[in-house]
Amino acid sequence: MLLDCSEGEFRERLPGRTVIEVARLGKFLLLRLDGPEDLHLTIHLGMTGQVLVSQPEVAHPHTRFTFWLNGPGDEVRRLEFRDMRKFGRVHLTSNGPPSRVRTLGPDAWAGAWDAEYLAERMRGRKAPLKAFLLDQRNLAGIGNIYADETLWWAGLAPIRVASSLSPGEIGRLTHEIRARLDEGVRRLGCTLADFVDTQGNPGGFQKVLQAYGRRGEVCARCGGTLVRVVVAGRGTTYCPGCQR
DNA sequence: CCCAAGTCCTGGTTGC
DNA sequence: TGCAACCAGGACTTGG
Repeated sequence: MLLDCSEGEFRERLPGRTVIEVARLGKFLLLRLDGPEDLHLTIHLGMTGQVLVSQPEVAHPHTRFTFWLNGPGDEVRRLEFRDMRKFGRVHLTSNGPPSRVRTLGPDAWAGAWDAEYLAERMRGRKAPLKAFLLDQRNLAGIGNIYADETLWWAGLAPIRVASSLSPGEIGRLTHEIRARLDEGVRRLGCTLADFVDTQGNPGGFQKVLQAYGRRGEVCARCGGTLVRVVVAGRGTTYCPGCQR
């Protein structure tokens, strides 16, 4: 289901609204609208979603939603949501963002969290470290690619039990979570197949991947061979030689 | 047939 | 035994 309320409700409530705030928490894009109901338009790109502006008006087969925006003058801009695989979501809610946003932990990249916070969240957790990183209730914004990359750089095995990390290891993890996301942002995203920014440009993070998608290749740190396993139901690539 | 960047839901297990 | 917390795995979807 693309929308969390009827199309009629969108058509009825959106026209004439002004976007008064644009924010992001984890993988969610939050647009706050004016008016008394505290309306929020919330977008999640899923796996293959794209948000594009100023595109030509030709229909694209994967366009799921089109917003028409009035600029300051007579200019009209088009905000288009495309999603090949339909895992993306568009929510329109009153009284704040949808509940799924309220359960998110602090933003992994921009949030005010530290190693102490991670240690507290890890206490007693028997889930593998990889699952801990992907759980958006702990930190919001880490997906499969950044989880594998973070663990490679931190030298930690994805199958480690979350509660087994030493303070030193948690410190390394804390640093690498921020460092990898930072590099991803600096390189404007990771384009394996679909990702583009709002102007249609691909990112460059895929050029510096050390672990993700490199099964069978040589580990740049220890010369071992990267292996693929399934952890928490997700394909996971790591180096058994130097990720402990 | 296998694999893929996302989250949600269900049902089983564990431990207090 | 009761219950909650926790965790694994499936469902969803289309394409390479």
